[in-house]
Amino acid sequence: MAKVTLQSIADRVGVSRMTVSNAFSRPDQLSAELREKILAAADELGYVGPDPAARALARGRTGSVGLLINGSLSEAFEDAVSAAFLASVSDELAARGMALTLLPASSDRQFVPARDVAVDGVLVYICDPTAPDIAWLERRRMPMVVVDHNVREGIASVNVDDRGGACLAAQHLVELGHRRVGIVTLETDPEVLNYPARERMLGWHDALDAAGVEPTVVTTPYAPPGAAYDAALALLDRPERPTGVLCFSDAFALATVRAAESLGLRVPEDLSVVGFDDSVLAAAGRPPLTTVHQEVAAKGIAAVAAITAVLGGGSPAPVVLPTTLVVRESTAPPAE
Amino acid sequence: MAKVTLQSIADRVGVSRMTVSNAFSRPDQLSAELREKILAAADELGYVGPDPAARALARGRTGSVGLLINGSLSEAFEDAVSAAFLASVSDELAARGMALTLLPASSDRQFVPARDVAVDGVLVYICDPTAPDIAWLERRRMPMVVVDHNVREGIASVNVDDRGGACLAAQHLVELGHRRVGIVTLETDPEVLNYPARERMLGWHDALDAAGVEPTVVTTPYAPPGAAYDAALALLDRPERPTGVLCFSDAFALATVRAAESLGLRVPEDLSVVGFDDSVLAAAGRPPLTTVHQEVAAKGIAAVAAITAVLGGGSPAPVVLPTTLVVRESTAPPAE
DNA sequence: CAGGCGTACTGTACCGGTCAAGAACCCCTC
DNA sequence: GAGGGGTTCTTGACCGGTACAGTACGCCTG
Repeated sequence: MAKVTLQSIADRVGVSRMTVSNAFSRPDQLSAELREKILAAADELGYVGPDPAARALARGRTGSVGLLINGSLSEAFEDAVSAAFLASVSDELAARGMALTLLPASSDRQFVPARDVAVDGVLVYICDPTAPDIAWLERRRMPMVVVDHNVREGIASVNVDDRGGACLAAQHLVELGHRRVGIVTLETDPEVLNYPARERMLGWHDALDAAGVEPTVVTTPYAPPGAAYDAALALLDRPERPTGVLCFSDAFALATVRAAESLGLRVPEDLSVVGFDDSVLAAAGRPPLTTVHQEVAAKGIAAVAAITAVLGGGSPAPVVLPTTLVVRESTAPPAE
Repeated sequence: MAKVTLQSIADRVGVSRMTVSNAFSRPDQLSAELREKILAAADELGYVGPDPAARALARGRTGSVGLLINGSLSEAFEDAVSAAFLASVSDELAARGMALTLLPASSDRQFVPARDVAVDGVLVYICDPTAPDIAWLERRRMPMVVVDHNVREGIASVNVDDRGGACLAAQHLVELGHRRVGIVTLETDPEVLNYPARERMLGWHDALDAAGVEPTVVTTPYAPPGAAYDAALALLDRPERPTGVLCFSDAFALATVRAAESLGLRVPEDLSVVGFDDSVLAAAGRPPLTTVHQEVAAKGIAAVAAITAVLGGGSPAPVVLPTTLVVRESTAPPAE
């Protein structure tokens, strides 16, 4: 059975190919009865609908948006916050009639998703800003929106008020009376800058500096799963240990809680711990974490709105979503 | 600046368009020096590489694989197990030079991802087998592989030994001496059949029937987050409560543990709870869960291998991955 | 030195649609 | 009854590549 195309239907019905195309794509361009007839013939021939690839070429758009993430996707999916973001993005895109294509950062030279995959626009999510993939996107003049990422002139962006939120978290510890404060965060390698990590660090310092508190900082690269635990252990397993710890994420915070427990410290009696993100982990953890809430779903929706605007030729203003402090049971005044 | 195509480069260098195409796609078809010259000219003109959409049409394949999931994507991403599966799939695809496109089940009639998005093949993941989207895929004669899904003649499949694993779990409770056993699982609506739910139910019964134990079953539709908790509460908050509970997933098991705690029951002293999946939740939970381990990453890799085989014209044999029981601290002999 | 063969490049025909402009026709209006 | 304006359908070009069957030519072989 030969492939069914617009032409075969046109021949069958005795109209032009264009009319058949219109029957599918622009119903208002032909009479209702002819359209019925065409659709019936199409159905009979087993036609499925206009071929997406051909349509993409002819129309100049594919109907799907890419999402560029660096590192293996596993990390992104296994992190509750980015998973929630992806979910929000994909739901919102679906609602607007677009699909989501995941573009892993290129590993070899052969296949570079950012260069070789057909998409209409791209969301750049917490990517190493120096990644070659971003350069490819720019060469393609690909419409893009950066999310949780350095803001650059002329590129639409969606961010969260990381700095403000971190400041609230640090202020909270200060107000509880903590003076010896530790920080467990991501490495802020100036080369491979993680934007949220930098912003949060700035925010913590905003509040701590104002209070004259000099924090002890331990960092870890994100990759190894137990890394945050080890870092926290190193921070806590010393004589002059902090009484309060600010963490990069809820996952980091829970690792810190576990590290504290392994040293026989109780949270929050002996140690206060503050997370970030207010992911599902935070409320479900033991103890429930005091953390900085961000609207991940809203971030996804905003990102889709922004890329839609860019695709429509606009240049939407940068979006910065608010953060709020959620006080639960992992913080208390220091013991002494 | 006009768009740069193969033709403009061909004109510039003074060769045919086909030769330029070969320079990019089949380097062995022309001399090295001419290729160099062409690539240099392309670079100079700001050419990015063959247009993915055009290439997809001409070659008849797009280089990306779709993944069909029902319900909003949010559920999939927020569930640790499916998130890990997605991660594994996308990593493995990337390694083979393909991208992953997410195809949400269609909500309206206008836009049906399974019909309208260009992909080479599709992984069907825990979908309602009656979903219209699957029918669309079949009409398109789309190469497909079903995962965690009813096996059908002639369609490649990747599954986990849900039944065997569930049997092990039930056997474990029986061997510990439990005779009053509860089950907290998904609704097994015969219409919208969740394949793993049905298989696991069969597996539990395999062991319980053999031991002459008649379980008390409570079910919940997946959607509402607290549903499993409520169901577990209903199961436990009665005089003749079970001493052991078999759960559909680790998430269900943790909900059951929380429900038990809210009734003042200790796990495992007063109640044994067995999960399923051995997701990150299981080991991290309090108490660490006895559960049935499945190799989610292997499942993703197997799924990609299968779809690759199907795309290559083969019809790979059904894959069934093993499950094993992992005994942790949420199970013990019954109190009496 | 004719015949055969491998290499390097070209020509033409698609792939399966959509766009934009035009033609045929009908209804109305002045 | 000529002219204006709407529908409805058709025509031809084009989207930007790739497949495949040549053609031209140098070199080896007998």
